[in-house]
Formats: sequence, C-alpha cells, structure tokens
Amino acid sequence: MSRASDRAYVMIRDMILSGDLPSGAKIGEEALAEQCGVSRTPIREALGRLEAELLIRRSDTQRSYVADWSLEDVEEVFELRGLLESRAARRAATRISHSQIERLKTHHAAIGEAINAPTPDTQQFVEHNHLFHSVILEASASAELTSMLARIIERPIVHRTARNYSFDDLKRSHRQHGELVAAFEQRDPAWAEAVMVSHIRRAFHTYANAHIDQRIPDMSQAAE
Amino acid sequence: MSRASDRAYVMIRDMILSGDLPSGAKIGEEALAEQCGVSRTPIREALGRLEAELLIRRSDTQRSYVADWSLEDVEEVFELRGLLESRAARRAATRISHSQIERLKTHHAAIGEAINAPTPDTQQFVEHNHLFHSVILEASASAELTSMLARIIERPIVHRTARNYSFDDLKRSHRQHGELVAAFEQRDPAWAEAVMVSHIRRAFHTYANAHIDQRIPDMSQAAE
DNA sequence: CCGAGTGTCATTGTATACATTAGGTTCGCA
DNA sequence: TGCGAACCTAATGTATACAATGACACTCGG
Repeated sequence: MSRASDRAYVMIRDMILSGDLPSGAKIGEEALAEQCGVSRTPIREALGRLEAELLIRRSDTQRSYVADWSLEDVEEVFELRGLLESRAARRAATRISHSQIERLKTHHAAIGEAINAPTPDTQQFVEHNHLFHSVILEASASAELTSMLARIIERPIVHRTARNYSFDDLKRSHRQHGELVAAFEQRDPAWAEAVMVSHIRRAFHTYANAHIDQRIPDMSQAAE
Repeated sequence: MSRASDRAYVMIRDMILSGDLPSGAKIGEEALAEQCGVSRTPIREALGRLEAELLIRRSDTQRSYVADWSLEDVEEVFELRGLLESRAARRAATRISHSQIERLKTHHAAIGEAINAPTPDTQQFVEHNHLFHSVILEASASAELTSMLARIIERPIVHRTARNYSFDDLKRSHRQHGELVAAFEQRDPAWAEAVMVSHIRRAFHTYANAHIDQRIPDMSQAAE
C-alpha cells in the first residue's frame, strides 16, 4: 500500500470519528494536506475513499463536508449491515474450515476474558470483536460482501454516544458469538444467519439506547 | 463533476465492458493516459473508482489488471443485487410518491413499445429499464442502498454473452415490471419485495442460460 | 435601500516532474 | 549449467506548479 495516502486516510477518518472534525464541517484539501504533512495528491485520494464510504459528502461544486448522520441514517446502516453480514454468516456456515472455527473460538475466549476482567478491557474487546467478525467474512469467501461491508462497518461509530455500552450488553454480545460458533460447528446456514440478524439488530438497539445507558465509557466501536 | 476524470472513467469502463480490455489484461496508467488524451492524474482517479467497483483488481504491488469474473462471481453479484434491490423495493413501497409512480408507468410503457416494435428497439429497452429501476431506488430514499447498488449494477454485463436475450425474456421482464407497479400502487412492501426478488433471480438464470439462447444480439445490459 | 453585475480571492482540477519501488535481465561465480 | 546478486528498466507514488471554476464581496445603478 502507498504510504502517504494511507496515512492521510487513517488520519482524516480518525479526525471524523473522534469528532475533531464535526458533522457538516467544511474540508479544505490544502488545510488537510498541511495537517497531515503530505501534499494534496494523497489527500485527494484519501478523500475519494472517504466519500465512497459516505463519511464525506461533496457539494454540487465538489466541495467536501463531513457527512452528518441522523438516527434514521444510522438505523439504515445497521439494517444493511444485518442484511449483508447475515448473508455472510449463511455462506460461511457451509464453507468455514476447521481452523477458522478454531480462530473464532480463540477470539471468543479473548472477548470473554476482556469482559470478565476486574475492569473490562474495552480495547481487547473491540479488537477481538472485530477479528471475530473478520473470520466469518473471510469464511464467506465473497469478495463482494467483503468489499461492501468494509465500506459500512466503521460508520455506525460516528456518533460518539455509541461508545457507551453496558456490562449486560457486552455479555449478551458474547453469548451470541457463542451461539454463532455453535451454528458454524453444526454447519447450519439458517441458524447462523438467524443468529447474526439478531446479533446486529440488538447492536442497533443498544446503540439507539446509548443515550440512556452510559456505563462503560471509551468503547470505541459498536459491540456486535 | 470534473471533466477529464469522468471522461477517463467512462472510457476505461467501456473498454472493459466492451471487451477491448480483456479479462486479466494489465493496465498501465501511462498507456491509458495517452489513449484517453489526459494526464495520469485523472486516470488514477478513474482507476480508483473502477477498483472500488471491483471492475479492476490490483496486485499486491498496486499494479492494475482487469478483473476476471467466473460464473460463481456473477451469481454472487446477482444474489447481492437481489438482496439490495428487493430491500429498496420494500422501502420504496411505503414512500413512493404519486408522481414517481407515474414515471414508472411512463418507462414501463416505453419498454412495452420497445419490445413490441417490428424490430425490438434494444437501445430504448435498456435505457428505460435502467430508468425504471432508478425511480425505485430514488423512491427508497436510502443513500446507502443507492451508493451500493451503483457500485454493482453495471457489472453483470461484463460477460459479453449476457447481451443475448430472447423475446420471451424481454416480455417476462416487462410483465414483472407491471407487477411491480401494481405492488407500488397498493403500497404493499412485501409484494414489491417478493416481485423484485423473483425479477432479479430470473435475470440471473436468463444470464446463465445465455450461451444457449442467443436470439437478440447487441443487448448491452442485463434485462431485469 | 436593494439588487444586479463585476472583479477578486479561494478552492478544486489537471499536468508534469521527480522519487521510489517492484520486476526483469544479465553477468558472474560456483 | 544453474543459481544468485546487482543493475537497469518500467511503473507507480508524491509533490508542485498552473489552469479553471465557483464563491463572495463590493460597487454602482435604480
């Protein structure tokens, strides 16, 4: 991968997700170039990617703004994600290898540890949660699904309120992962699909209720 | 929109879809720049878009090749398209405006004319077919769905064999469009969704059987 | 005082030159 | 003759300069 444009992409994305660049903020290429320490060329490439991921919106005259997401927009993303990721789970059920199931179990166990630590290790939770879902996507062996989900998977976290999840939410997420593993071991597509639908659906409601339940701060990703 | 990069995008895409650039062909930026009469900068932007649409594949060292699609890959695309476009139909059913329904009827009628002309007007069929589906997507009022479908909608036509559709196929497609209109007029989400699933599914089988039925050549897009 | 028009400024689009890196070829040595 | 290393070539990544275009403000006329 290219060095400068990737750094710029990550930096800009983080600025948006962290809130440094608030919704609706105008984005100037030159200003970003200076901030990122690169020229406008890699900045433009990064903006193109972010626009494709709908994190950035462009006016009719090609000026860039940080996209603003309503709750309805976020629900739509979760809906799509449920649609695509449950399809991935269904495909994965009949294709997943033994070693991939082992990897699922490894991440599942790591998530369990993260939750049950004296103080929940949110960093570890987020990381292994991501890896868990990555294995399923990999097992689905679908370039299309992979490409599409890569585009939307980071976005529900735009709203900073999504960072707050209760202990119960984490446990429920963990339990559903366990059920997914069971479905995969049985190679049952319908079961895996149904669990994934439920899993993502719950994640949405957890997100939607986040302004009420705020217990574990600094969770930097949706808990699926 | 930018002038040069858009022209380059369309030109390169057409080269791929028409077969001028065969599957697996290596793509050099400079060569394309010369062919398109622009510099490498807009070419690179165009290649980025085409890569996001999976029409172009990049090696580990960032060299570009025309993607090659197996029948399984194409089926996967149709499956995803069915998934997304049926969801769009469902959403559209409860949101579509009267004027949008009128537009659907206009395109529907135009398709009917195209089919029943002494010699079927494939150009008109393709154009109004595309517009018909565009109205539904617009009525779904989902930026996500629109963005995703825009990425995959052109691709089933990569295989040139898909250009051949029988008269019966065209009529069936037309009839299903009629049923979609009826579902929208009843504002029945489940009905609209089901018809769309069937519609896309049939399109896939028409495509898959294209090497057997080859009656109307030069159809430049899948008949959905 | 309001509106239209024009001029200036800011921002984006494109071209080109240069840097960097991968890949292939050739030469040398075992 | 086969393997490997170094060099050379070609293609991509980045920076920068320039062109074009839209935004904004200010002025002039009504």
